Amino acid sequence: MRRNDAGGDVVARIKDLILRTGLHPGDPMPTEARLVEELGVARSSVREAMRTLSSLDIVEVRHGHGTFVGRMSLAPLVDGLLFRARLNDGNDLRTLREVVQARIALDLSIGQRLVEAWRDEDLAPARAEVERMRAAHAAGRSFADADQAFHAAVLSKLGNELMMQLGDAFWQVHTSALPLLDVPPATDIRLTIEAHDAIVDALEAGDTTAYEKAVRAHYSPLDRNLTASE
Amino acid sequence: MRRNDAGGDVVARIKDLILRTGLHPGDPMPTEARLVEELGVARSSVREAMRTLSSLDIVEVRHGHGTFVGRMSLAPLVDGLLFRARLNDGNDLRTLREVVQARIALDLSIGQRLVEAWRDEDLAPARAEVERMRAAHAAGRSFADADQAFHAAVLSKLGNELMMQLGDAFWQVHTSALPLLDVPPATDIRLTIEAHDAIVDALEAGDTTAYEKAVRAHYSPLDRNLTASE
DNA sequence: CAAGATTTGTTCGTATGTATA
DNA sequence: CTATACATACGAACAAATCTT
Repeated sequence: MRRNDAGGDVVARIKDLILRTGLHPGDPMPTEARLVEELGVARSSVREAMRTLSSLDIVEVRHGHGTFVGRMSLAPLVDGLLFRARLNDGNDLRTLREVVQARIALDLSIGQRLVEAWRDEDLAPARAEVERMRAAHAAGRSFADADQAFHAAVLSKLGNELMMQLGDAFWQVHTSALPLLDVPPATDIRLTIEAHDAIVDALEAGDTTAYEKAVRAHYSPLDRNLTASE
Repeated sequence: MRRNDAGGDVVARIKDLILRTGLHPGDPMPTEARLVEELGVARSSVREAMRTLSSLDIVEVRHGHGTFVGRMSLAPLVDGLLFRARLNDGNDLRTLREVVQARIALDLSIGQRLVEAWRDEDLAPARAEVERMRAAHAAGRSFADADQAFHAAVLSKLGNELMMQLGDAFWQVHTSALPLLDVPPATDIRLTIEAHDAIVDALEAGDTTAYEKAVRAHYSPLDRNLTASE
């Protein structure tokens, strides 16, 4: 008797194959045809399994080229949270509020480590991103790119890949969900940009307390708006 | 001209359909046949799209019964992190270490709020889980269930669904990945159980400093082992 | 630039397993 | 037990993208 356990079996077997053959992110996977041979299942089943693995970013599929071991990013988390945020009907900003609170918690929780990690290190890259933000705002353009790069740069010194990806994931959900909802109008942008300056200043001075204060200032306008509409 | 954008299009259209028709978690989705009609694509395409949504826990499929709107849990995050941990070959405990550090950061970051949230609230449920841990350990059984329930109970008062799910997700990765790797032997279990008691004590006393100390004690044996093998 | 080979993407038809009434 | 509705699996054919010769 064949047991095709709801297809989840094929997913597990392909995962095992990746581990067993010692593949790393970026390496080419066997072709669909080869997997059909080796696993003894139909191509449709292999395709559905690959689809699952692809949506988890465990593999990356390139049409007409091939399939490769993925980077296992937190893209699925972003997808799920974004959809959750959109599912909250009308004025229910619960998911967005929770994501922002998570961002705050994350930034505050690493204050100590961050100050130590940046001691005697060059903060010029982070400072440069603040300048990019200022320039973009002055030119009337969006400064989302620079904002994202700034936070990534600050977190990079932690040496914790997961935390960095978490921070970026929350950033993505935050900035993507904000325009989709009936959210209060943006507050004074200059205050936001100055908050970024304050964060760099605090790290440069090695002052944990100042860092926490700057982080709270960075989020305070939005945080107030979100909790107010509770 | 037809646009079959790598099938990701179908996923987006099904997502939109959920939002447009105002479906909520648990509600039944249209059948595959109906989706084939409405979207004008083949059954296989619908199936692959549903497979993607299923692995993201946006829909839930029950064989022979139907598909329903899912609960959008963080299961995909757990899957991805677990695979990342298994992919680190040999003695590389990087992912596990990063997950544990994320747990610590999360627990520490909410100390203040947690103390306030538990003020004048009944901590008996959390205390009961500690007793279940103690009983299970005395009987030589695993106390994983009680441990998981304990941390969930503590976080529940936060009123932040996302943080609670994040904590649980990290817990799952932590406890599932630990046995898979060549990890140092378990330290004295009684100390771990006592750390849980100390957390409840701190919350009962409304003492943030004691809470942080208890959290560090809770993780310190493992944290030391993981960073030592760096 | 052109032709062909390789690989993934889409579709159809059919048969089978599973839960519900 | 039967009938119905539904999801699961398979295989074959053709379309589209990419790379190589």
